[in-house]
Amino acid sequence: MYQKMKGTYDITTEIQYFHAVEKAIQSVSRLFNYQEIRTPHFEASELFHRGVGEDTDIVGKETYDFKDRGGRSLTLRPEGTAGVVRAYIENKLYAEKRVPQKYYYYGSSFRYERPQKGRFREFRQFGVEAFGAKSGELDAEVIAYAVTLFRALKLKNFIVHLNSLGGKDSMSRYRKALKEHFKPHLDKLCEDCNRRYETNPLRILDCKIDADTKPFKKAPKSIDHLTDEDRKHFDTVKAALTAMGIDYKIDHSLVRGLDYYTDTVFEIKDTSAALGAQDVLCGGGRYDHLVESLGGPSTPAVGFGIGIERLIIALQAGDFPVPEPSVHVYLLTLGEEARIEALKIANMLRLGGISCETDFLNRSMKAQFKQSTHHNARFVAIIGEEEVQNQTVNLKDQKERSEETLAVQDLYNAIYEKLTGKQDDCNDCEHKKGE
RNA sequence: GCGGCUGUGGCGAAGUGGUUAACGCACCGGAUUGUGACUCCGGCAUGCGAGGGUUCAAAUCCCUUCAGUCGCCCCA
Repeated sequence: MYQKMKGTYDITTEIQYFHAVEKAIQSVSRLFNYQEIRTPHFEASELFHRGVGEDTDIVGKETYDFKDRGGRSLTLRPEGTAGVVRAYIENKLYAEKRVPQKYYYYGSSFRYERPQKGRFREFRQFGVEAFGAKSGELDAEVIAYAVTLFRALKLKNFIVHLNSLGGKDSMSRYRKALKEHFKPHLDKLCEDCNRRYETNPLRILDCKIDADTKPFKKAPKSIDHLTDEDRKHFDTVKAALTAMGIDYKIDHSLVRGLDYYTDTVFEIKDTSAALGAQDVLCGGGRYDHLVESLGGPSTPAVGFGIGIERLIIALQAGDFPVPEPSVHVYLLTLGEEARIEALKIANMLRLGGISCETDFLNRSMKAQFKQSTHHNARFVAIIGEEEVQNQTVNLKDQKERSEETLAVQDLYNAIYEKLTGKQDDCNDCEHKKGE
Protein backbone atom coordinates (compact mmCIF):
# COMPACT_ATOMS: atom_id res chain seq x y z
CA MET A 1 0.00 0.00 0.00
CA TYR A 2 1.23 3.45 -0.83
CA GLN A 3 1.68 5.83 2.06
CA LYS A 4 1.84 9.55 2.19
CA MET A 5 5.30 10.96 2.76
CA LYS A 6 6.44 11.69 6.27
CA GLY A 7 5.19 14.97 7.59
CA THR A 8 2.40 15.31 5.05
CA TYR A 9 -1.24 14.53 5.64
CA ASP A 10 -4.53 14.24 3.81
CA ILE A 11 -7.24 16.70 4.65
CA THR A 12 -10.47 14.72 4.72
CA THR A 13 -13.14 15.40 7.31
CA GLU A 14 -11.16 18.34 8.64
CA ILE A 15 -11.83 20.28 5.47
CA GLN A 16 -14.65 22.00 7.36
CA TYR A 17 -12.09 23.69 9.58
CA PHE A 18 -10.03 24.82 6.61
CA HIS A 19 -13.10 26.29 4.97
CA ALA A 20 -13.93 28.14 8.17
CA VAL A 21 -10.42 29.56 8.40
CA GLU A 22 -10.29 30.46 4.73
CA LYS A 23 -13.60 32.24 4.98
CA ALA A 24 -12.40 34.25 7.97
CA ILE A 25 -9.19 35.15 6.13
CA GLN A 26 -11.13 36.46 3.18
CA SER A 27 -13.48 38.52 5.24
CA VAL A 28 -10.79 40.00 7.51
CA SER A 29 -8.62 40.75 4.47
CA ARG A 30 -11.53 42.65 3.03
CA LEU A 31 -11.91 44.64 6.25
CA PHE A 32 -8.23 45.54 6.37
CA ASN A 33 -8.05 46.01 2.59
CA TYR A 34 -5.38 43.42 1.77
CA GLN A 35 -5.30 41.86 -1.72
CA GLU A 36 -4.48 38.24 -2.29
CA ILE A 37 -1.22 37.43 -4.05
CA ARG A 38 -0.30 33.95 -5.25
CA THR A 39 3.28 33.07 -5.97
CA PRO A 40 4.93 29.78 -7.02
CA HIS A 41 5.55 26.98 -4.57
CA PHE A 42 9.14 26.77 -5.76
CA GLU A 43 11.68 29.42 -6.54
CA ALA A 44 15.37 29.60 -7.35
CA SER A 45 17.23 28.32 -4.29
CA GLU A 46 19.25 31.48 -4.27
CA LEU A 47 16.18 33.58 -3.40
CA PHE A 48 15.65 31.83 -0.08
CA HIS A 49 19.32 31.70 0.75
CA ARG A 50 19.62 35.45 0.35
CA GLY A 51 16.14 36.32 1.54
CA VAL A 52 15.75 34.21 4.64
CA GLY A 53 19.44 34.18 5.51
CA GLU A 54 22.26 31.74 4.96
CA ASP A 55 22.86 31.26 8.67
CA THR A 56 19.29 30.48 9.64
CA ASP A 57 18.24 26.94 10.51
CA ILE A 58 15.56 27.10 7.85
CA VAL A 59 18.04 27.55 5.05
CA GLY A 60 20.89 25.68 6.71
CA LYS A 61 19.12 22.39 7.27
CA GLU A 62 15.43 22.48 6.45
CA THR A 63 14.90 23.40 2.82
CA TYR A 64 13.67 21.01 0.15
CA ASP A 65 16.27 21.58 -2.53
CA PHE A 66 16.35 19.81 -5.85
CA LYS A 67 17.71 20.11 -9.35
CA ASP A 68 15.21 20.21 -12.18
CA ARG A 69 15.83 18.58 -15.56
CA GLY A 70 17.47 21.72 -16.80
CA GLY A 71 20.00 21.60 -13.98
CA ARG A 72 18.56 24.58 -12.15
CA SER A 73 18.75 24.57 -8.39
CA LEU A 74 15.25 25.01 -7.02
CA THR A 75 13.79 25.11 -3.53
CA LEU A 76 10.26 24.52 -2.29
CA ARG A 77 9.34 27.65 -0.42
CA PRO A 78 10.00 27.32 3.31
CA GLU A 79 8.06 30.48 4.10
CA GLY A 80 6.02 33.06 2.26
CA THR A 81 7.78 36.38 2.50
CA ALA A 82 10.74 35.82 0.16
CA GLY A 83 8.48 34.79 -2.73
CA VAL A 84 6.11 37.68 -2.21
CA VAL A 85 8.99 40.15 -2.09
CA ARG A 86 10.42 38.67 -5.27
CA ALA A 87 7.03 39.06 -6.96
CA TYR A 88 6.72 42.58 -5.59
CA ILE A 89 10.00 43.54 -7.21
CA GLU A 90 9.63 41.55 -10.43
CA ASN A 91 6.14 42.90 -11.12
CA LYS A 92 7.16 46.41 -10.08
CA LEU A 93 4.30 46.51 -7.60
CA TYR A 94 6.14 49.31 -5.83
CA ALA A 95 4.91 51.51 -8.68
CA GLU A 96 1.27 50.81 -7.79
CA LYS A 97 -0.52 54.04 -7.03
CA ARG A 98 -2.10 52.73 -3.86
CA VAL A 99 0.23 53.08 -0.92
CA PRO A 100 0.96 51.13 1.12
CA GLN A 101 0.65 48.03 -1.02
CA LYS A 102 -0.93 45.37 1.14
CA TYR A 103 -1.03 41.70 0.21
CA TYR A 104 -1.96 38.43 1.78
CA TYR A 105 -1.00 34.92 0.73
CA TYR A 106 -2.26 31.47 1.63
CA GLY A 107 -0.81 28.12 0.71
CA SER A 108 1.65 25.35 1.36
CA SER A 109 5.18 25.83 2.57
CA PHE A 110 7.75 23.08 3.04
CA ARG A 111 10.43 22.42 5.60
CA TYR A 112 12.41 19.24 6.06
CA GLU A 113 11.95 18.65 9.80
CA ARG A 114 10.96 15.89 12.18
CA PRO A 115 7.20 16.23 12.42
CA GLN A 116 5.44 16.65 15.73
CA LYS A 117 2.33 18.32 17.02
CA GLY A 118 1.70 21.49 15.03
CA ARG A 119 4.70 20.86 12.80
CA PHE A 120 4.66 19.27 9.37
CA ARG A 121 6.92 19.01 6.36
CA GLU A 122 4.18 20.40 4.17
CA PHE A 123 2.20 22.94 6.08
CA ARG A 124 -0.15 25.73 5.14
CA GLN A 125 0.77 29.21 5.91
CA PHE A 126 -1.22 32.37 5.72
CA GLY A 127 0.54 35.69 5.89
CA VAL A 128 0.32 39.37 5.08
CA GLU A 129 2.93 41.81 3.84
CA ALA A 130 2.49 45.58 3.75
CA PHE A 131 5.01 47.50 1.65
CA GLY A 132 5.94 51.13 1.32
CA ALA A 133 5.43 52.74 4.69
CA LYS A 134 7.78 53.01 7.62
CA SER A 135 5.10 53.63 10.18
CA GLY A 136 4.62 52.25 13.65
CA GLU A 137 0.92 52.49 13.06
CA LEU A 138 1.20 50.12 10.13
CA ASP A 139 3.08 47.66 12.34
CA ALA A 140 0.22 47.93 14.78
CA GLU A 141 -2.35 47.44 12.03
CA VAL A 142 -0.63 44.26 10.93
CA ILE A 143 -0.76 42.96 14.50
CA ALA A 144 -4.37 44.07 14.75
CA TYR A 145 -5.12 42.10 11.60
CA ALA A 146 -3.85 38.88 13.20
CA VAL A 147 -5.71 39.54 16.42
CA THR A 148 -8.91 40.31 14.51
CA LEU A 149 -8.60 37.05 12.61
CA PHE A 150 -8.17 35.11 15.83
CA ARG A 151 -11.12 36.83 17.38
CA ALA A 152 -13.22 36.12 14.30
CA LEU A 153 -12.41 32.47 14.86
CA LYS A 154 -13.51 32.72 18.48
CA LEU A 155 -10.02 32.15 19.85
CA LYS A 156 -9.56 33.49 23.34
CA ASN A 157 -6.38 32.00 24.70
CA PHE A 158 -3.62 33.90 23.00
CA ILE A 159 -1.18 36.64 23.84
CA VAL A 160 0.83 39.07 21.75
CA HIS A 161 4.56 39.12 22.50
CA LEU A 162 6.33 42.24 21.33
CA ASN A 163 9.89 43.47 21.05
CA SER A 164 12.00 45.81 18.97
CA LEU A 165 15.42 45.10 17.58
CA GLY A 166 15.81 48.48 15.99
CA GLY A 167 17.45 49.27 12.69
CA LYS A 168 21.02 48.59 11.59
CA ASP A 169 22.62 51.08 13.99
CA SER A 170 20.62 49.97 16.99
CA MET A 171 21.27 46.35 16.22
CA SER A 172 25.02 46.71 15.86
CA ARG A 173 25.12 48.60 19.18
CA TYR A 174 23.07 45.85 20.74
CA ARG A 175 25.18 43.10 19.24
CA LYS A 176 28.28 44.69 20.70
CA ALA A 177 26.65 44.96 24.12
CA LEU A 178 25.57 41.32 24.02
CA LYS A 179 29.02 40.12 23.08
CA GLU A 180 30.59 42.12 25.86
CA HIS A 181 28.06 40.76 28.32
CA PHE A 182 28.42 37.10 27.40
CA LYS A 183 32.15 37.08 26.78
CA PRO A 184 33.14 36.22 30.38
CA HIS A 185 30.46 33.53 30.56
CA LEU A 186 31.11 31.70 27.31
CA ASP A 187 32.35 28.58 29.08
CA LYS A 188 29.01 28.32 30.89
CA LEU A 189 26.91 28.58 27.75
CA CYS A 190 25.93 25.62 25.59
CA GLU A 191 27.70 24.64 22.41
CA ASP A 192 25.07 26.21 20.17
CA CYS A 193 25.27 29.49 22.03
CA ASN A 194 29.04 29.57 21.60
CA ARG A 195 28.54 29.18 17.89
CA ARG A 196 25.81 31.83 17.90
CA TYR A 197 28.15 34.15 19.77
CA GLU A 198 30.18 34.37 16.58
CA THR A 199 27.54 34.08 13.90
CA ASN A 200 24.50 35.85 15.37
CA PRO A 201 24.71 36.88 19.02
CA LEU A 202 21.03 37.91 19.08
CA ARG A 203 20.01 34.32 18.74
CA ILE A 204 21.64 33.43 22.06
CA LEU A 205 18.51 34.90 23.60
CA ASP A 206 16.46 32.25 21.83
CA CYS A 207 18.23 29.48 23.70
CA LYS A 208 16.11 27.48 26.11
CA ILE A 209 18.95 25.51 27.63
CA ASP A 210 20.67 28.58 29.02
CA ALA A 211 17.51 30.57 29.67
CA ASP A 212 17.65 30.04 33.42
CA THR A 213 21.29 30.89 33.92
CA LYS A 214 22.32 34.10 35.65
CA PRO A 215 24.19 35.79 32.80
CA PHE A 216 21.19 35.07 30.65
CA LYS A 217 18.78 36.77 33.00
CA LYS A 218 21.01 39.81 33.29
CA ALA A 219 21.50 40.03 29.52
CA PRO A 220 21.17 43.52 28.07
CA LYS A 221 17.86 44.34 26.46
CA SER A 222 17.51 45.37 22.85
CA ILE A 223 15.15 48.20 23.68
CA ASP A 224 17.84 49.81 25.83
CA HIS A 225 20.07 50.10 22.77
CA LEU A 226 17.66 51.66 20.32
CA THR A 227 18.55 54.89 18.59
CA ASP A 228 16.19 57.79 19.30
CA GLU A 229 14.49 57.28 15.98
CA ASP A 230 13.98 53.54 16.54
CA ARG A 231 12.74 54.14 20.04
CA LYS A 232 10.20 56.60 18.71
CA HIS A 233 9.03 54.06 16.16
CA PHE A 234 8.55 51.44 18.85
CA ASP A 235 6.67 53.90 21.08
CA THR A 236 4.31 54.58 18.18
CA VAL A 237 3.64 50.86 17.77
CA LYS A 238 2.85 50.44 21.43
CA ALA A 239 0.62 53.52 21.55
CA ALA A 240 -1.28 52.40 18.47
CA LEU A 241 -1.85 48.93 19.94
CA THR A 242 -3.11 50.43 23.17
CA ALA A 243 -5.40 52.76 21.23
CA MET A 244 -6.88 49.74 19.45
CA GLY A 245 -7.40 47.88 22.69
CA ILE A 246 -4.86 45.17 21.92
CA ASP A 247 -3.02 43.76 24.92
CA TYR A 248 0.61 42.85 24.49
CA LYS A 249 3.55 41.74 26.53
CA ILE A 250 7.03 43.11 26.00
CA ASP A 251 9.32 40.13 25.57
CA HIS A 252 13.01 41.03 25.74
CA SER A 253 14.15 37.60 24.59
CA LEU A 254 12.06 37.69 21.42
CA VAL A 255 14.50 37.99 18.51
CA ARG A 256 13.03 35.71 15.79
CA GLY A 257 14.98 33.20 13.76
CA LEU A 258 14.91 34.82 10.34
CA ASP A 259 17.64 37.25 9.43
CA TYR A 260 15.59 39.93 7.74
CA TYR A 261 13.79 41.46 10.69
CA THR A 262 14.37 45.04 11.80
CA ASP A 263 12.64 47.13 14.45
CA THR A 264 9.35 45.57 15.49
CA VAL A 265 9.20 41.81 16.00
CA PHE A 266 6.20 39.98 17.44
CA GLU A 267 4.75 36.57 18.05
CA ILE A 268 1.25 35.56 19.04
CA LYS A 269 1.29 32.54 21.29
CA ASP A 270 -1.47 30.14 22.12
CA THR A 271 -1.89 29.84 25.87
CA SER A 272 -4.30 26.89 25.92
CA ALA A 273 -1.58 24.22 26.03
CA ALA A 274 -3.29 22.52 23.09
CA LEU A 275 -0.23 22.98 20.92
CA GLY A 276 2.45 21.63 23.21
CA ALA A 277 5.86 22.96 22.33
CA GLN A 278 4.66 24.65 19.15
CA ASP A 279 2.61 27.40 20.70
CA VAL A 280 3.54 30.16 18.26
CA LEU A 281 0.47 30.74 16.10
CA CYS A 282 1.75 33.83 14.41
CA GLY A 283 5.19 35.34 13.95
CA GLY A 284 6.23 38.48 12.16
CA GLY A 285 7.80 41.84 12.19
CA ARG A 286 9.24 44.67 10.16
CA TYR A 287 11.81 44.07 7.46
CA ASP A 288 12.97 47.36 6.03
CA HIS A 289 15.96 46.13 4.05
CA LEU A 290 14.73 42.90 2.46
CA VAL A 291 13.25 44.42 -0.69
CA GLU A 292 16.44 46.29 -1.38
CA SER A 293 18.70 43.36 -0.60
CA LEU A 294 16.76 41.24 -3.11
CA GLY A 295 17.34 43.80 -5.81
CA GLY A 296 14.37 46.13 -5.47
CA PRO A 297 14.18 49.79 -4.54
CA SER A 298 14.64 50.65 -0.88
CA THR A 299 11.21 49.82 0.53
CA PRO A 300 10.14 49.47 4.14
CA ALA A 301 7.79 46.59 4.87
CA VAL A 302 6.09 44.69 7.65
CA GLY A 303 4.25 41.39 7.80
CA PHE A 304 3.51 38.14 9.57
CA GLY A 305 2.95 34.45 8.97
CA ILE A 306 0.35 32.24 10.58
CA GLY A 307 0.47 28.44 10.62
CA ILE A 308 -2.92 27.16 9.50
CA GLU A 309 -2.48 23.73 11.07
CA ARG A 310 -1.62 25.27 14.42
CA LEU A 311 -4.52 27.63 14.14
CA ILE A 312 -6.86 24.73 13.49
CA ILE A 313 -5.50 22.77 16.45
CA ALA A 314 -6.18 25.81 18.62
CA LEU A 315 -9.63 26.10 17.06
CA GLN A 316 -10.46 22.50 17.84
CA ALA A 317 -9.35 23.01 21.43
CA GLY A 318 -11.61 26.04 21.69
CA ASP A 319 -15.30 26.19 21.08
CA PHE A 320 -15.44 27.14 17.44
CA PRO A 321 -18.64 25.72 15.96
CA VAL A 322 -17.98 23.73 12.84
CA PRO A 323 -20.99 22.68 10.82
CA GLU A 324 -21.43 19.02 9.94
CA PRO A 325 -21.90 18.29 6.26
CA SER A 326 -25.60 18.06 5.54
CA VAL A 327 -28.09 17.86 2.72
CA HIS A 328 -31.58 19.32 2.51
CA VAL A 329 -33.46 16.38 1.07
CA TYR A 330 -32.85 12.64 0.92
CA LEU A 331 -34.92 11.05 -1.81
CA LEU A 332 -35.91 7.58 -0.66
CA THR A 333 -36.98 5.46 -3.59
CA LEU A 334 -38.73 2.12 -3.94
CA GLY A 335 -38.39 0.48 -7.32
CA GLU A 336 -36.94 1.24 -10.73
CA GLU A 337 -39.55 3.78 -11.80
CA ALA A 338 -39.27 5.65 -8.55
CA ARG A 339 -35.54 6.05 -8.99
CA ILE A 340 -36.03 7.66 -12.37
CA GLU A 341 -38.73 9.88 -10.92
CA ALA A 342 -36.41 10.81 -8.05
CA LEU A 343 -33.74 11.93 -10.49
CA LYS A 344 -36.23 14.24 -12.14
CA ILE A 345 -37.36 15.65 -8.82
CA ALA A 346 -33.79 16.05 -7.57
CA ASN A 347 -32.90 17.94 -10.70
CA MET A 348 -35.84 20.25 -10.20
CA LEU A 349 -35.05 20.88 -6.52
CA ARG A 350 -31.36 21.45 -7.17
CA LEU A 351 -32.12 24.05 -9.82
CA GLY A 352 -33.87 25.98 -7.10
CA GLY A 353 -30.95 25.70 -4.70
CA ILE A 354 -32.19 22.80 -2.61
CA SER A 355 -29.57 20.12 -2.12
CA CYS A 356 -30.48 16.47 -2.68
CA GLU A 357 -29.08 13.03 -2.09
CA THR A 358 -30.55 9.69 -3.10
CA ASP A 359 -29.93 5.95 -3.16
CA PHE A 360 -27.83 4.42 -5.92
CA LEU A 361 -27.64 0.85 -4.65
CA ASN A 362 -31.29 -0.18 -4.74
CA ARG A 363 -31.19 -0.70 -1.02
CA SER A 364 -33.99 -1.48 1.38
CA MET A 365 -36.18 1.19 2.86
CA LYS A 366 -34.55 0.65 6.23
CA ALA A 367 -31.10 1.08 4.77
CA GLN A 368 -32.16 4.23 2.97
CA PHE A 369 -33.57 5.72 6.14
CA LYS A 370 -30.26 5.06 7.83
CA GLN A 371 -28.48 6.76 4.97
CA SER A 372 -30.71 9.79 5.31
CA THR A 373 -29.54 10.08 8.91
CA HIS A 374 -25.89 9.68 7.95
CA HIS A 375 -26.29 12.45 5.41
CA ASN A 376 -27.89 14.73 8.00
CA ALA A 377 -30.89 15.25 5.75
CA ARG A 378 -33.53 17.64 7.03
CA PHE A 379 -36.17 16.01 4.82
CA VAL A 380 -36.81 12.50 3.56
CA ALA A 381 -38.90 12.38 0.42
CA ILE A 382 -40.38 8.93 -0.06
CA ILE A 383 -41.17 7.96 -3.61
CA GLY A 384 -42.72 4.56 -4.32
CA GLU A 385 -44.92 3.11 -7.02
CA GLU A 386 -48.01 4.75 -5.63
CA GLU A 387 -46.37 8.17 -5.58
CA VAL A 388 -45.10 7.81 -9.14
CA GLN A 389 -48.61 6.88 -10.18
CA ASN A 390 -50.23 9.86 -8.45
CA GLN A 391 -47.39 12.32 -9.06
CA THR A 392 -47.03 12.85 -5.33
CA VAL A 393 -44.27 12.60 -2.76
CA ASN A 394 -44.40 11.60 0.90
CA LEU A 395 -42.36 14.27 2.64
CA LYS A 396 -41.01 13.68 6.12
CA ASP A 397 -39.62 16.66 8.00
CA GLN A 398 -37.06 15.18 10.38
CA LYS A 399 -36.77 18.38 12.35
CA GLU A 400 -40.47 18.90 12.93
CA ARG A 401 -41.08 15.16 12.97
CA SER A 402 -44.02 15.51 10.63
CA GLU A 403 -45.07 13.78 7.42
CA GLU A 404 -47.36 14.80 4.63
CA THR A 405 -48.29 13.83 1.11
CA LEU A 406 -47.63 16.53 -1.45
CA ALA A 407 -48.14 16.90 -5.17
CA VAL A 408 -44.78 16.92 -6.97
CA GLN A 409 -45.55 20.38 -8.31
CA ASP A 410 -45.96 21.73 -4.76
CA LEU A 411 -42.84 20.05 -3.39
CA TYR A 412 -40.32 22.78 -4.09
CA ASN A 413 -42.38 25.57 -2.51
CA ALA A 414 -43.21 23.45 0.52
CA ILE A 415 -39.58 22.61 1.21
CA TYR A 416 -38.40 26.10 0.49
CA GLU A 417 -40.88 27.59 2.91
CA LYS A 418 -39.93 25.17 5.66
CA LEU A 419 -36.24 25.77 5.15
CA THR A 420 -36.44 29.51 5.12
CA GLY A 421 -39.33 30.18 7.47
CA LYS A 422 -40.32 33.78 7.12
CA GLN A 423 -36.84 34.86 6.10
CA ASP A 424 -35.10 34.81 2.78
CA ASP A 425 -32.25 32.62 3.89
CA CYS A 426 -32.04 29.02 4.93
CA ASN A 427 -31.93 28.56 8.68
CA ASP A 428 -30.28 25.17 8.46
CA CYS A 429 -27.28 26.08 6.41
CA GLU A 430 -25.71 28.92 4.53
CA HIS A 431 -27.93 28.70 1.49
CA LYS A 432 -29.07 32.12 0.39
CA LYS A 433 -32.08 32.79 -1.76
CA GLY A 434 -31.22 33.06 -5.41
CA GLU A 435 -27.89 31.26 -5.17
C1' G B 1 20.12 15.68 12.92
C1' C B 2 19.24 13.44 18.23
C1' G B 3 16.08 10.95 22.12
C1' G B 4 11.41 8.60 24.53
C1' C B 5 6.79 6.04 23.53
C1' U B 6 3.52 3.52 20.04
C1' G B 7 1.81 0.41 15.62
C1' U B 8 -3.83 -5.80 16.26
C1' G B 9 -10.68 -4.97 11.49
C1' G B 10 -13.59 1.45 9.55
C1' C B 11 -12.75 3.13 15.07
C1' G B 12 -11.54 1.78 20.29
C1' A B 13 -9.25 -2.36 22.48
C1' A B 14 -7.75 -7.59 24.89
C1' G B 15 -4.06 -10.95 23.91
C1' U B 16 3.57 -11.07 26.36
C1' G B 17 5.53 -18.36 22.67
C1' G B 18 0.82 -23.20 22.09
C1' U B 19 -5.64 -25.02 18.87
C1' U B 20 -10.40 -21.46 15.28
C1' A B 21 -6.97 -13.52 17.28
C1' A B 22 -11.57 -11.86 22.92
C1' C B 23 -14.87 -7.82 23.46
C1' G B 24 -17.19 -2.97 22.48
C1' C B 25 -18.67 0.78 18.82
C1' A B 26 -19.70 1.39 13.77
C1' C B 27 -21.29 -1.05 9.43
C1' C B 28 -24.15 -4.89 6.50
C1' G B 29 -28.23 -8.62 6.19
C1' G B 30 -32.60 -10.78 8.38
C1' A B 31 -36.88 -11.00 11.96
C1' U B 32 -40.33 -6.69 9.66
C1' U B 33 -40.73 -7.17 0.54
C1' G B 34 -43.89 1.11 2.24
C1' U B 35 -41.59 4.05 7.40
C1' G B 36 -35.11 3.90 10.31
C1' A B 37 -33.14 5.38 15.45
C1' C B 38 -35.40 0.00 20.63
C1' U B 39 -34.97 -5.47 20.71
C1' C B 40 -33.42 -10.26 18.92
C1' C B 41 -30.63 -13.40 15.33
C1' G B 42 -26.69 -13.64 11.91
C1' G B 43 -22.38 -11.50 9.16
C1' C B 44 -17.87 -8.67 9.29
C1' A B 45 -9.12 -9.69 10.49
C1' U B 46 -6.44 -16.49 5.96
C1' G B 47 -4.17 -12.10 9.73
C1' C B 48 -1.61 -8.52 14.15
C1' G B 49 2.65 -1.62 10.08
C1' A B 50 6.39 -4.05 6.38
C1' G B 51 10.55 -7.45 5.49
C1' G B 52 13.75 -11.11 7.40
C1' G B 53 15.37 -14.47 11.43
C1' U B 54 14.94 -17.96 15.92
C1' U B 55 11.46 -22.09 17.12
C1' C B 56 7.98 -28.24 16.47
C1' A B 57 5.02 -23.64 17.15
C1' A B 58 5.48 -16.20 16.75
C1' A B 59 0.66 -10.77 17.26
C1' U B 60 3.95 -12.37 21.38
C1' C B 61 11.36 -13.32 21.13
C1' C B 62 15.57 -11.08 17.86
C1' C B 63 17.25 -7.92 13.69
C1' U B 64 16.17 -4.41 9.90
C1' U B 65 12.86 -0.99 8.03
C1' C B 66 8.49 2.21 7.55
C1' A B 67 4.97 5.17 9.85
C1' G B 68 2.62 7.76 13.92
C1' U B 69 3.29 10.45 18.40
C1' C B 70 5.83 13.43 22.06
C1' G B 71 10.25 16.10 23.22
C1' C B 72 15.25 18.58 21.74
C1' C B 73 17.04 21.99 17.92
C1' C B 74 14.25 25.56 15.29
C1' C B 75 9.92 27.53 13.56
C1' A B 76 4.13 28.63 11.49
